[in-house]
Amino acid sequence: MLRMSKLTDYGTLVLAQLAANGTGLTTSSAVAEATRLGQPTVSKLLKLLTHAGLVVSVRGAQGGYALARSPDQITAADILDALEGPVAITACSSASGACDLESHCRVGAAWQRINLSIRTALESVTLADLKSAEDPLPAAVLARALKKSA
Amino acid sequence: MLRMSKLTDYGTLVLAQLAANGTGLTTSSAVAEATRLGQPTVSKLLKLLTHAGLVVSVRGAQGGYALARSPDQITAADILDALEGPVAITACSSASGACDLESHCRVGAAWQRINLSIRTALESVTLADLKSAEDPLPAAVLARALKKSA
DNA sequence: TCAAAGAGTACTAAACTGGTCCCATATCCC
DNA sequence: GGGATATGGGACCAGTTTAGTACTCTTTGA
Repeated sequence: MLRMSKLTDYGTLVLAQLAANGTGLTTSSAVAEATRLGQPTVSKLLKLLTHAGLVVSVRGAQGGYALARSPDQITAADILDALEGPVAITACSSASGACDLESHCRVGAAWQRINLSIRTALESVTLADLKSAEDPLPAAVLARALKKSA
Repeated sequence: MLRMSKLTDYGTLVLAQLAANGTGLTTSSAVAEATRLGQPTVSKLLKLLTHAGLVVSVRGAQGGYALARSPDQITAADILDALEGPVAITACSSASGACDLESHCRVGAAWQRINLSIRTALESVTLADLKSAEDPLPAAVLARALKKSA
């Protein structure tokens, strides 16, 4: 299905949630509440995203997470790279020699073209696009998130 | 990594092999020889491709497989569809309701856009492009394949 | 000094993938 | 008509990957 992993999908939701909270810090629990994802899962995702530099973290009490850049500077490609590694639809499109059939493989170059097209598509969509694609976070969800974090 | 399965990759090789043999019938064993893939695996792939209508089969002695259409009428999207089902990078981009977070998910529409871009890219590349992307099967490989089958 | 919150690591259960095997069916050749 | 050659269609198994959880450590603010 040429699908990305569920974690990546979740990661997008998490980032969208951080974007919705603007520049303020958000705890992982608050994100979990708002997104309906498991707290440990959200925590794991936020760690990965922090590692990738998409998110900044503040440790200690009153700590939390926030986007490292503005939403329009975070592309879908960034998210994919952070959570799944470099985009590569075939084994041989990522690194030469990774494919043990390489000497018999005559289709590599065209896949590279497709890969490039996909990457371009992914880079053309930013987190700002993602979150503006639908209505902003419903007030009810926001309120619940705030209540929890208070 | 947004990767497609290895089977799909192999399937492309198999189709390229059939294309190389023109309109004549090719047995699954011959394809396995030429592509260096396991015979059962090739057999399985050919069955799937036949089911999808990309390949036609002739049963019985002197039977075999051949492309159902000319290589320039078989797109990468066709191959993906045949071997992995409809392209859909996220669970919710394939079918509404498949995502149990749908009511909280605010990023669906943008993924659809990305999905469409990817599909367009896949449809723009045909099997003819794939196989012409590099040189035809090297003589050395062909010779080795023939030696094996002798 | 204590509590809140992130950092890091290890582990487990489930799902998927890749690969193989077996037997049924169809066709050609003798 | 019978044997050989091929595909058709399942079922099956092992390895890998993924998703999710748990636990402990470190940092920081009150």
